[in-house]
Amino acid sequence: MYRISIKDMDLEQIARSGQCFRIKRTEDSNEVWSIAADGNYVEAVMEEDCFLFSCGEKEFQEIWSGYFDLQTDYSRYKKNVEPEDAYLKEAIKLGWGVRILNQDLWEMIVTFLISQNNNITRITGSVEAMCSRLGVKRTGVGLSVSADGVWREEERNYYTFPGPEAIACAGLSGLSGLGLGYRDKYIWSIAEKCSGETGKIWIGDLKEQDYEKAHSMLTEQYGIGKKVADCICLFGLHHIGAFPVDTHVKQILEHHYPQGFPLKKYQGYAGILQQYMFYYKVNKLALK
DNA sequence: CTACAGGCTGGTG
DNA sequence: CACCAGCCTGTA
Repeated sequence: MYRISIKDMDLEQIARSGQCFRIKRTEDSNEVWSIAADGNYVEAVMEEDCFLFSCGEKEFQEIWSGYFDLQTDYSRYKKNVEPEDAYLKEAIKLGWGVRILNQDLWEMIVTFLISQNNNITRITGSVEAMCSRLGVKRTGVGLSVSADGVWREEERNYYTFPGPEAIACAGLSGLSGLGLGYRDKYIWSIAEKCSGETGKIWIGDLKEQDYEKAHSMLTEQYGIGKKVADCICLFGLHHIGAFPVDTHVKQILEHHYPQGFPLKKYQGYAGILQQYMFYYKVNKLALK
């Protein structure tokens, strides 16, 4: 186990921010969060701004520190918000603990293909179903509390996110029943594209490109349009200048920024502000 | 019953 | 070019 103090981070807010569909509360304790990412698994509990992780310090530094984007100081972005921008200030006040995770690129491509014309509940269900059907079952370490109130490590089973080959081999028939709907053919198509040595090269190449080039490489793919490409750039490639405009953000821009959102002022990191706005719009009614 | 959910494709004017 | 019907499917 490893205990660490982290500023500007709240797991519930991140889980509700729509960027990640594999962070959820565990079944046995609503204090414990389970986090599956890129073949790894960890559990965590929050105690104020202190976090207890089920992994050791070494694994935390090697895997999870980067995953949670801990090298980035989010207070710097918050401070740069225009003082007269009431909407963004409110959004940050509610979603102060939202960060942009560094998630696996392949996982983000598939996840955001699923996300189109869809809702968070169904996306989560599809991702879970896909992992348990096509992923690899592994045993990780979780957290449980003993009778004397002390946290202990405990074995936990989880499923990895299926790689391109697993999905390509499954075929369209192997994807049915996952609630993907018409998106199944998009996912199968990109799985074929990313399989094997040439697929690995394409993915590797994508990671090397800047935002503009990566975006165009993505929109060339069947089923990936402008919005999904922006989400993949932001969440899978950490191009934080990407600014995905979905139906929610579109409404925010219409209602609160009739003169246009000041993208120029926030050039290079507008995606982070988009995340605060999205979180606020989707969660303000439920949480207030 | 309809409307809608973090859109995209393919066809039409 | 811009526009938009249709699409899988569960939930309100």
